[in-house]
Amino acid sequence: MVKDGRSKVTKAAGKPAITMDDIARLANVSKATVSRALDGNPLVKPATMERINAIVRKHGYTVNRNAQKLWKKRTNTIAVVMHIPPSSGKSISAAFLFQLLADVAQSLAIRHQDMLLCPPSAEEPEAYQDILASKKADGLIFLGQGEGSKWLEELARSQAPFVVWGTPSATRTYCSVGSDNFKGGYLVGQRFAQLKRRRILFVGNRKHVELEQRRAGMEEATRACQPKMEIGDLEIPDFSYETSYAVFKGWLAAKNALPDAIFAISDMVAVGIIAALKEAGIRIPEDVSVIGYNDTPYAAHLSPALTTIHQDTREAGSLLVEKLFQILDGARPPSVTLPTDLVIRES
Amino acid sequence: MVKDGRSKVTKAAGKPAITMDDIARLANVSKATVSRALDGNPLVKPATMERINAIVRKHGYTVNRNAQKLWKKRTNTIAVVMHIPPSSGKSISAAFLFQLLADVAQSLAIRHQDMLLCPPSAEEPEAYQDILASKKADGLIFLGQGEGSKWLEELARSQAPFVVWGTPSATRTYCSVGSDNFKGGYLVGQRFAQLKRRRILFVGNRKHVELEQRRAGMEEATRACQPKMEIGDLEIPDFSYETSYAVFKGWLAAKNALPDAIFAISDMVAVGIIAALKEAGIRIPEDVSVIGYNDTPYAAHLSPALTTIHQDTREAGSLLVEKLFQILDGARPPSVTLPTDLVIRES
DNA sequence: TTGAAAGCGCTAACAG
DNA sequence: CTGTTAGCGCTTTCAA
Repeated sequence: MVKDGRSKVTKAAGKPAITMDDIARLANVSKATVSRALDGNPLVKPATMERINAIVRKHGYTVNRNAQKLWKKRTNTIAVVMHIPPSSGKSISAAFLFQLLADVAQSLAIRHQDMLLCPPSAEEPEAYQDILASKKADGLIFLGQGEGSKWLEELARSQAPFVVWGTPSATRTYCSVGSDNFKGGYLVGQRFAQLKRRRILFVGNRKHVELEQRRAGMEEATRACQPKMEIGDLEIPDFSYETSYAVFKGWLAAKNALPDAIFAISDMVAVGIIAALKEAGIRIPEDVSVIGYNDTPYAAHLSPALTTIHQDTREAGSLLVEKLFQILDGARPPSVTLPTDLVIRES
Repeated sequence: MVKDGRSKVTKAAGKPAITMDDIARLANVSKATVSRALDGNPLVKPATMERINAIVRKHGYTVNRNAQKLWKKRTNTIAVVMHIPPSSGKSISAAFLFQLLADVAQSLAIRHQDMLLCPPSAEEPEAYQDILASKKADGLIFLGQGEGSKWLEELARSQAPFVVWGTPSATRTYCSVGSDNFKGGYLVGQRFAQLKRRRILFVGNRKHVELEQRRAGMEEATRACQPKMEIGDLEIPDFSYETSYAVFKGWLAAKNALPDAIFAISDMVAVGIIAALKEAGIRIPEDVSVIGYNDTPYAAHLSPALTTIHQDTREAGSLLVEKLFQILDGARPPSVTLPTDLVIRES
């Protein structure tokens, strides 16, 4: 049985918790003075301050943040909205997103901000407006939202302070920090041209804006370098190893024209494809080159070591946080696009 | 320049935010009635309730959680303490921990609990007591704390409601949920015995309790099955690919007795070792079998596919949350040890 | 340099 | 069924 934490919870019992009033009484001063002392307010006489601090330490007292937040109307908390895929039978690697989360966490910690990690709600702005309206957090950071765009625009119109991880575009009115998907794709196309490849297969899902951008970049590069290249598409419903492997294997069985270059939208997808390729006796990279995306920790250590596109999550995390605070300070910072790099390895 | 979010932030400006009083006025009832209505209190006349709800929806009103928490002394928030390794030059895979985090998040979401993700502080209980005392969260979940033990014991003594991911032991007074490291190691030892291996190398760090348990399990199994086996140890300072590779390579160069079985404390470590092994022309698994730990998403898709130990994070996450709520309800639930499984693949 | 007082927005007795 | 009232624990004018 699942119990709802909200049900029947009245004033929680617990020991009566020491308050600022108690400290004040013990120090023979008023609450106001204690408050000032804790704030490091220089108006407080050093001796008094010392006495108060001693008592505070002795009793392990800490201000009740809820009372503080209530009054200050500031929570010093940022909500990070991200879908953390729970265990499933499939091999999906959320390594990239987690890396981004880690780097965002790091930047928030530096600013002494608490981080509320929230799963995404339905694709409508209300849920997020509620997080702000209910004062759970001062601002929002969206990671990996597949870029619904429409509801984000609506959220932006409501003046909600937020930033999103995703490629900026001229039509977007909110601030986003993203890596250059077009360039990522371009580098891939260029590499394929260099390798004199002729028939490329793009494996992914063109409905995701970001992914379509990568494909566009690749197409552009091929057009520039090697106009004769053909580009085919293979759509996969999810980005797990299992699905990629199965779908690609099916495609291999059906189609005859084997590509000599494959651009997979994630490293795990690339690994699935490589497995199917190997199984069919096709050599990598002799017969077909494969390039992945994200530079997952394992990518370098697979065999063949995966050629892939790297994004700087460290910088991304730091910028996301920085921009959000600029917004909270009333500014309207521009979006940024971070560079992407091709990491050439064996595949 | 890093700005401290705490500095100089007085009452934040912002539009005056709609309060329950406003709703009450608009609905021509008292605040109390609005409060009851929002609570779904059946005492409220349906018509009144409907009217209130309409107004609430129209204005996108949500209760101020801080005011609510202040009064209820319950935050409906759980702090998850976990070290999220930020980007570094090294390939470390935090995949296992993230999976656990994901599954904990899932279980918390089901209970409508908010999740505060906190980096670990220094190894002392005060920081965590403060999280509770300041009413940022009702309870704590520790993930991957390397098991300092001493300060956790101290925290337990202070009656703090928390649970930890880690192997339970009779000497621990707090509640923990862990997987059976001893069994994990035992399965490895058994497997090596089955394969008629004679010289095992344990690569890891025996100072971590959990890792020592794995090693003990392995030793026990070998003693039972194959008393003549030798067990050697190789300590590595961190569990990155780079370090494992380098340290193992050095060891290989120095030592002469090549083991015929290696037990690595994580999949990434196993991968580093395998790379060094391959480089030295040693065949896997013919010359030496390698077994990893954690069953990372990529493990199945490496070549050779990694034989490893699997832990059920789904169940772990759910139990951690369940136990914590039992504790919050005043119970003293026993610790649990979850089974571990050997996933035999190619290595 | 300190204290008194007035709330921040909400909840829950207790009366009606 | 609904309103009145008294806070939850803290911050900050305003006065002293």
